[in-house]
Amino acid sequence: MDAAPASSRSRNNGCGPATGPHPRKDAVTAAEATPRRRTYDVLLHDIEADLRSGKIKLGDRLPGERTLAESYGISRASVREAIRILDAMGVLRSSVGSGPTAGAIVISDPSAGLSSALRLHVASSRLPVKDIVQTRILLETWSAQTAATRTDAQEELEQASRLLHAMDNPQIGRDAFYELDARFHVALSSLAGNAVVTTMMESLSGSIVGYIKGAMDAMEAWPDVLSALRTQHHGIFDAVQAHDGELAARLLREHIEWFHQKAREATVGQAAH
Amino acid sequence: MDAAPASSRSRNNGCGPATGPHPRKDAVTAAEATPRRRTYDVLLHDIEADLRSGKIKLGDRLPGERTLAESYGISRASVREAIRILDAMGVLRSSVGSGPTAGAIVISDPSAGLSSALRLHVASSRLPVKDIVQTRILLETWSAQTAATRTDAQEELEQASRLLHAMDNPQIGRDAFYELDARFHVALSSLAGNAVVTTMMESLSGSIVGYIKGAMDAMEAWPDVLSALRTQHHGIFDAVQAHDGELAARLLREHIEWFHQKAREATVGQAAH
DNA sequence: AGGAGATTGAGGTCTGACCATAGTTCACCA
DNA sequence: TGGTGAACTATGGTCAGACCTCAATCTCCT
Repeated sequence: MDAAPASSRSRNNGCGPATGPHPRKDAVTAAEATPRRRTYDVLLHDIEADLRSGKIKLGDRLPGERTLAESYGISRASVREAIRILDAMGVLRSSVGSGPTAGAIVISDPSAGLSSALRLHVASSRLPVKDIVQTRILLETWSAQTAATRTDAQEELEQASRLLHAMDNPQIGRDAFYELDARFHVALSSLAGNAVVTTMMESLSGSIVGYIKGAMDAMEAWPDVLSALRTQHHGIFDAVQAHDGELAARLLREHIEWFHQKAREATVGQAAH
Repeated sequence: MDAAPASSRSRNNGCGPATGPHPRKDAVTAAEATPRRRTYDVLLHDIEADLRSGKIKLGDRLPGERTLAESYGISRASVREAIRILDAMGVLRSSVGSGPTAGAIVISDPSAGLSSALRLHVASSRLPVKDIVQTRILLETWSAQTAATRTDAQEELEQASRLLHAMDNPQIGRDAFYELDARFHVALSSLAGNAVVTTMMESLSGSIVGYIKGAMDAMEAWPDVLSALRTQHHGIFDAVQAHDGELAARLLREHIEWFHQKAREATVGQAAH
């Protein structure tokens, strides 16, 4: 940092000294021998603590990468790794340029990070699509039943209604329909007023978007499917609006199961071609 | 890479040429104007595709960072950012050293990544603890009911039983008890056989571990609480083992609600001190 | 044969540079 | 005076190359 001796590389920098002579054990959450703290961990930890304490909150800007690097005594590369992780988790977004909109800004978009994680684990066959669908049914039926008991979610209901009608557009393409469909389901689940459930719905939905679009493209009787989906959506919406939670949940379950049966058939059919 | 001209920095390297003259549009999944592809995106995308196609699977090793950098024509720093993200998502673990256990290895630990993400968003007040708890109740009661209908989960049941008895140890400390408690609940939810639900349970649990431990430490009547928790756990376990899903779900709900009520009181009490 | 030390391969970190982008400032001209 | 475009500046994005630490392996001496 400051006036270093003349010799070009003689100071024993590197990670060792930066974190002290390897601080084995963390004393807290230690459990079994902290395997190996990365340099950026301390920054990550600090940012999380600052979020928790409210010192930094949604919309705030982090100091610049160079500033952080200097104040933590670590390299900019390490700072970047921490920021990259927070970015991937949907905690912040970093943009180039200058002025108040540049830099790392706290955005808090949980479903972005969760979606990516789920999608990757679906890709690695760790999480079967079947289980994703089953979980979706669980969350959505619960949401519908909970939503039916509420009367103070008028705004969200109108949002769902708008999506419902947008899907009735006769000229709509498969992709556009799917986009609206996904948002409709998320809107429905948000009626229950549970942020975690809504986030998970978004994430589950996002994690299989590729699978669904592929299946839709492979469906041969698309017009029939489309029309059936529209009918089902209207039925579900009406049931929620009429505060009939049981009916809404049943229709929702049938709707999702029906569609995924079609998707499975289409995917298999495509594979057989 | 190869023999570069003598002049130290005259070649216009940097990101531009590496990815060509900015390849606007990806043609696939483009949707609306790809905002700005990071250099590592292509590697990330490739790895995901390889996971999906089965070209790389659990336990496999990725090529070395230097190798990847060269074969993708990007810098090692960019490769590292991609790997760092996958690491944070719980897709792989990278370790130093040499030999077959070193390097980036696919591990597929979904709950690690999801936990961190959830925890961060709880920290940023984007996801209220109340909603986490509510979601937990939803997932656990569903699991208990589903588990009660199964008869082929003997192994998981024994695992839960072992944890249950370990918690009966009279000398147990708060931290150790909590550790076992969290694993007991996860074990119970895994009885339902849905990997996504189990993963989410682990993640939800992990995301509030700090909160719970803090609350437990603040509880003044810990011995009483401990004994109540033990009784509740046994009741739940017995109900599941007796295939009484309704009872198990009800006890579970009461158990969780009761404990979080205590936790809330303890936290408030602590704040008032 | 067996163990201590050298070697090797791989990730971890640092430094310092240049590039691209987007506000901000300000000189210059109509 | 007022507008406008060019310079300036701040900030992230990327690269190249170096050195460190660690873990497995190989080598060679006892």
